[in-house]
Amino acid sequence: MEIPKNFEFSAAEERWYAFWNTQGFFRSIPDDREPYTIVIPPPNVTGVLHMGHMLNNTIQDVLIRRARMLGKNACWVPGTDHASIATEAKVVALLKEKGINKKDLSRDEFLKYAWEWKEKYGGIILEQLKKLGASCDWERTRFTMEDDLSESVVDVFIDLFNKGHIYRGTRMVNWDCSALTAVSDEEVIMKESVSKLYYLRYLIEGTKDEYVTIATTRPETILGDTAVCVHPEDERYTKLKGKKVIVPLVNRAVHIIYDEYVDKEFGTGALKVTPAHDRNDYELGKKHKLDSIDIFNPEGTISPAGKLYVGKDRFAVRKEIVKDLEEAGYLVKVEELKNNVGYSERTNAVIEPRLSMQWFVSMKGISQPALENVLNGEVKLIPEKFINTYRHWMENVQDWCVSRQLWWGQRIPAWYSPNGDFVVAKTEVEAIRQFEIRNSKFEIGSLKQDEDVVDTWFSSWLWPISVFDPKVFGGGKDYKGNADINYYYPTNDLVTAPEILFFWVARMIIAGYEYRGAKPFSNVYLTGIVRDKQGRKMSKSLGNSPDPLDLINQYSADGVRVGMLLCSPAGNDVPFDISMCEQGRNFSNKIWNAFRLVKGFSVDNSIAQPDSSKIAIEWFNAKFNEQLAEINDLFSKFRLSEALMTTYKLVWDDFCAWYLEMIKPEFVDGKALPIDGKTFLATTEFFEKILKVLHPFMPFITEELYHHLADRKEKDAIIVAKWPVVEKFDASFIERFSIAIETIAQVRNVRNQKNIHPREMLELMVKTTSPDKSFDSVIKKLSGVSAVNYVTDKPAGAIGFMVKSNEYFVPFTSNANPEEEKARLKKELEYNQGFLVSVQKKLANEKFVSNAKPELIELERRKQSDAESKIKAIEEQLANL
RNA sequence: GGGAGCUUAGCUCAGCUGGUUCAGAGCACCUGCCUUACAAGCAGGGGGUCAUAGGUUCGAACCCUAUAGCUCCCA
Repeated sequence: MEIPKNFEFSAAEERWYAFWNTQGFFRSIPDDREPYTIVIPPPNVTGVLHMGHMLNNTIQDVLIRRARMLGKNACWVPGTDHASIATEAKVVALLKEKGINKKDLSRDEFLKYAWEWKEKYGGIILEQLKKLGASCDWERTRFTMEDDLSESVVDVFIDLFNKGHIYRGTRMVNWDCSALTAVSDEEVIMKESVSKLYYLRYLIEGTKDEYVTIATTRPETILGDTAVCVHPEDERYTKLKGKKVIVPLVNRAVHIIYDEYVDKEFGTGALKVTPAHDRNDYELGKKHKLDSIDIFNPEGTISPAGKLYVGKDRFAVRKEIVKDLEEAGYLVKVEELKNNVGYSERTNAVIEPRLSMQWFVSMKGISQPALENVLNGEVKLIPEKFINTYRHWMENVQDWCVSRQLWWGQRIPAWYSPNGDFVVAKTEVEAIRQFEIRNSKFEIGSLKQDEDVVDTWFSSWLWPISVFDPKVFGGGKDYKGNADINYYYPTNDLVTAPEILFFWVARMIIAGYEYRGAKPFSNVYLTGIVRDKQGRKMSKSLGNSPDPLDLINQYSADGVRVGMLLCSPAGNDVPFDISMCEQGRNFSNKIWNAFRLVKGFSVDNSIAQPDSSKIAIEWFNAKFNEQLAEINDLFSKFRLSEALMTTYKLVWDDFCAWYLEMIKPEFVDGKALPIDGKTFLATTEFFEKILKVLHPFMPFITEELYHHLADRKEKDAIIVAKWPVVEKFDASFIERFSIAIETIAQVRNVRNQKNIHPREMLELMVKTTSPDKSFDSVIKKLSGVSAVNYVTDKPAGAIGFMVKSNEYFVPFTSNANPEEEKARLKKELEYNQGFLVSVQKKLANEKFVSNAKPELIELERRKQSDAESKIKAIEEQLANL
């Protein structure tokens, strides 16, 4: 059978993925093995695969595949979340195209459309993950709005309310004027922008031309001003005590108040106070008992309370009011100012601080174990640098606004009586019962349920529990949980982006301790952000992201996986470059061709094993075990890119470039000689081991070659093969062999320098006090040397080099240049002399000899004697020239 | 404004408790090879005042201080 020159990956990827799936290799059910569990960070149900997902899920798949091979019961739970704001926005937009306005629909009608949309488009991303090779247990796929998951969310809301951790109140919240909902602090993205700072003068009441000048970036909010505030120690304003100023245009007289909050240096030191539309002003308003005038409608237009510009958009009004203020003579000057403006994470609308009645989770009361157990290492963050950030957030944790003015999501289980009293209950019947306890009687249908839904994160913070057993939350004290939760929880590793450390990770840890009394996972591996070459985050709106599926088509899933991982140490951003996928594909090709070589061997069991092959086998066996130990260690530290690089070098350099070259039978008369049976067997065994170590990184090609390498029984697949065990090996063999490697490199170097063709045989002479002939056969084979001769005197007219304290000579036939040779030797001599001096200095230093460790001094002594003999040898060579 | 972190080869990064396993890897680059596994390859090679300036030490990429630049988090 002719094996193609390149690996035809597309067909193979499809074939093997289907094979794994139908064989049930992804499936996990509890048994007596040790579990290894990952829950996927559920991607947004509206989402399509982007580079961030690729990185994230590649890492998860590497971890889960290796765990599976280590004999653990590996379970990777996939799923999606319902993404309230994003999905609702998408559905609203789609309806709009059809000419349907959300306002004209009932809640139920809208939800029907939303579910239709979800059934049609939701889950595309999970199909895309399969192309990457993700070995999720698809039978466990969950969605955060499934009935029982939704029920668990409601149970948790009720439970936290009953424990006093949830309250309803009027607060200044982040209002998204586009989605018409409150959003949490974490959903606001602060962006530095260049704004304008307007200086406006307010007439002092009772005067004709005395003014106080204030500075503001939001002139439109003067419509809601209810005070002007200055610092009590600001001499410029002390004389104004008790006075009032007139707010321009609206002509409202407001008090001048004094508070140390004001920064004397900023602007004019006088601050206008708009308690309804600024967080700090709100606090000032509370403290000084100021009126609060809400001048905005939910859409961000001016409300009737603003009196002027009613119905116009806030940004249009800003332009207009500046013009009007200027014409009326109130505008003093305009400066540019760099400040931070908050934008909605989902809609990118400028966030409007707005007073409104919302539901909050009081975080202080439930977050303590989550902080402690990260600080004490029970839950590890990788890399550790995130612990600081985490601690800072946890110690200053703000209450979590969990209500959203949307329909797509779990509806808040609060029931209101006609007079506005409320109870929190799962059903109206239950609510009526609760009202009864309070001596209020209501009929079915007379109570109104809260219109709002809870924040999506309020459902996804339960994810590591609810995917296994959603009944945990409402099951009561005696409910111990089902078999799944008791087996899989706590999960092992979570792989996610640092951006959602607070949104999600911290809250999952909180929920884990609150509802299971145990951590949700042991390790949190935080990946970086995938950026383009210019360092910009890859995003759809910038159009700077390659389509991941195109990449897979072009470079193979294995190639893309390798490309992504090679440059992504934990927590570091990934500056993505297509050339990395190319490197991955090339690696894949290398492995493929190594296989072609081995497959092409003709085996003859009757011939003797050459000495060079015997050495090669012993060496590679040692090398493999040494590197496998290293790879295991790197995995344990989550240093995946280094584990991959170590594997890469083991395969490419050690196996292909050295081992295969050593055992490759020679060609005679244009025909390859057969290989002996012993060497062939060892080689296929090595190959199989190598494929296993590669498998987590490159699942497809390794499965393909595993089956090419031998006839396999139905259930014998590399995906479930055993991860190789580190066997005892002779480390000193590797050390001794490195002399052979260096000798070969030096001979090749001579060849290169002297332009000697690879096929022209050379002679090698060695002058040494401690001859070791064990590697001569290898040296001969790999450097094109006909004979290695041991000599006592250096031959005339030869090029020399040194490896350790051995001297080597290659007699040259032509092209020799004694001057060049002399110069080279002189350079080497100088280097060694300098080196010797530094060592001698060290040893002459009394403080070094008395302070340094004995083995270190011993090492220095050895270096000294090595250098001395080297110098002697070079000097002799020079004299001979 | 407060806090955390980073700065090592052209690029991306390793470099542990200070001591030749200290200046490393991969890619890129240069030179020579179409050597019957692989040109998506083979062989060899050149690249760094370890951000800057001080200090501690017998000895500093590593510890300390200051400065500059970058990144992130919080307000």
